[in-house]
Amino acid sequence: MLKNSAPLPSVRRLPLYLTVLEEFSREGREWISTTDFSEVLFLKPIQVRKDLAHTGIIGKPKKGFKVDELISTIYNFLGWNNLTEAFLVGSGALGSALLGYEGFQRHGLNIVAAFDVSSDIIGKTIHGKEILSMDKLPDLAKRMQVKLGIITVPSSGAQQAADSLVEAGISGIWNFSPIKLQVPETVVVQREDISSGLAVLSVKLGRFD
Amino acid sequence: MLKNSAPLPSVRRLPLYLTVLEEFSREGREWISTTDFSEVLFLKPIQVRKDLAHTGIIGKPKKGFKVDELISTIYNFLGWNNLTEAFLVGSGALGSALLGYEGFQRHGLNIVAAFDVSSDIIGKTIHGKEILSMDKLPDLAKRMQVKLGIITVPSSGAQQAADSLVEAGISGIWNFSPIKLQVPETVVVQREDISSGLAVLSVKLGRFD
DNA sequence: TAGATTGTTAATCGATTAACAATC
DNA sequence: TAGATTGTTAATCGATTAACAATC
Repeated sequence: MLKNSAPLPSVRRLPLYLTVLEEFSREGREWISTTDFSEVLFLKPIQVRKDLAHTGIIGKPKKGFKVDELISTIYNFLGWNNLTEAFLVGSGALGSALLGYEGFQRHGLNIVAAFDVSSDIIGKTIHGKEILSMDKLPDLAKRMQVKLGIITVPSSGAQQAADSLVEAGISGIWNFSPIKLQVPETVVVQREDISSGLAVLSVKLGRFD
Repeated sequence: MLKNSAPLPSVRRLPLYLTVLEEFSREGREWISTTDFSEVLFLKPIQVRKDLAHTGIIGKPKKGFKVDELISTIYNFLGWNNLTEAFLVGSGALGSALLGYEGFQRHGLNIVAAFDVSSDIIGKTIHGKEILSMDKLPDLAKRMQVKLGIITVPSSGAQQAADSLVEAGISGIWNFSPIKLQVPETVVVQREDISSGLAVLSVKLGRFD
């Protein structure tokens, strides 16, 4: 069952606050106020205040929030303080890019193995990780207790990739293919759709005269 | 000035409808109804109807919409029927992935040149495109009348990349770095934030008991 | 014809914004 | 103290959903 928590638009803004907080932290500043955030991010202070309130942090009137405390509260809220191990399925251009992104470690994500169906790629090493055959997925998932799958295969193979992951007992899927996956309702799916973003950009560009 | 158009959440769903439409088209089906969409995408028919209405398409009671007509109406609405030329700044892992993504052509996007600051990469060819030095950007942008820039550099270099693009007369930026760019208000920026998606996924996963 | 589906107007829901007392 | 900023309650806004007459 789904508990209710912060509104998802608020959740989406939290990583943005983290980038500002880390900047403040590097500069050695102890306090940050919602007006500080709003100036950098062009948001209204009240929105920042509401968003932060969802994490449970308590501020101090006149001062704001303790930078380090707020950082750890947000990390905690997102569960990014302990690593989640993930499998990546589809080691083409996008998959390779994700394999090479070091930022995931800081965001609680550790890609422990990568898979592909193409014999051209299987056995090769990308960003220090060997690409394995899909046959190895079920056993390895159960053995390593991996709970998260990342799908970066072309649309035509996405459903099949999802089926394999579900079959292997995964409980969440990060789906980078532009299709809607059919999965049991116990499995959480987050679709990351670059074409949605491009659509918004296109409309915004077309809207100017 | 910004005209008002469809709500952005609706715009974000349009590419999803396109994937269903292209499937129907391949199968040679002439008509599609909002109930057809809703079954595949797990959306309510009324929402699909509202979304499609924003594109100006007119349906037929009892039948639905003509598949081919709807496809071209959506393409037209998004401006994806004619190509926009773009520059890509930052040719690391993510930049390379975008350079190699053939799907952009169908979405009206043509990456005509790629740039980087690192002398290790400049001169190399990635997915058939030579990586150029940033010095070449302003002249080339003006000469080619390029209006769109894609930023795939690490956060630390993102603002500088944006400044170069703005200086070169670009009118839109697709920003893949996790920071808020400071640009004149005549420039449209669309931020594509993978960590927002990861935050949502993390919260959804954490919300189950 | 009967009934599935459209387009449109109204109701609901949820997120954003405003207002303001409490506080350091 | 005075005033900036918090936390909370209420008002507004915009998107989603419902209702229903029109239509093929």
